[in-house]
Amino acid sequence: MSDRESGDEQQQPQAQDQDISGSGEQELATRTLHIQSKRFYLDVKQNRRGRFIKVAEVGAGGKKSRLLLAMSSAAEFRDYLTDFTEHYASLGPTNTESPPEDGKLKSETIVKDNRRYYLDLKENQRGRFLRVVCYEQVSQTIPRGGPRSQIAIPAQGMIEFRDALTELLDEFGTDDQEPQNELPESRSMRVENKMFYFDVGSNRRGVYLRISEVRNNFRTAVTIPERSWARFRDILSEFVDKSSVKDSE
DNA sequence: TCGGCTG
Repeated sequence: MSDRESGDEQQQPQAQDQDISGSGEQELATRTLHIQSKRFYLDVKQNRRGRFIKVAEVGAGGKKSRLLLAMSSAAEFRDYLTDFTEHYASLGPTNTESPPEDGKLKSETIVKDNRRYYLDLKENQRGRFLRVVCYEQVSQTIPRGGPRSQIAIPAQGMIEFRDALTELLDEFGTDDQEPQNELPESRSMRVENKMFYFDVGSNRRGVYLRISEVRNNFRTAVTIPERSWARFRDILSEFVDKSSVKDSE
């Protein structure tokens, strides 16, 4: 989705005020790490749902994976990285004789809203690494099985990773910065034998207005992105101006 | 050098 290949070297000076993607998402800062054969991009981003850090991992073969962390979760993660680093330093050479069952050397969990993060310091033939898995709980009724995303940080790079995270957290804070402006209350009105409902909602793509028409148990709806509301109003008032019908409800 | 078996 985002092509990074060309944008690496040129620093955008005022990325704060830009909304390049048009999705209401701003990129506040970015860090690039080279750890063994991998690259990690740590981006501080902000959208209507708050501020967060996107971690993108690019493997040697171009394989990509990503992980989203709210600022508060990123801070927890950073603190755990210190623990994992200390534990890793206390470990002897890679244990080939009596490998730990499951290969897990140390585990921690972070829970935030509908996301669960499992941090495992693991070990395999390739060496030691920190695996970070995020499960997103999509539905209240389905306990597991939501989307899963994961990254794997070579153990040697945990300190570098923690330091980059610390820089970003120092600069942008550990608050999730939920947008303070509340969504408008729902409204409804009856016109002749129809009911119209106006519901404002938001999802990852932004804020929208859903207008539902209900009549005889049939419901139809349109969903209008917030950024087009003014244009809808303008068109509607054009029609109102040209109409001779007066309807003050 | 490259890669990570899953709640």
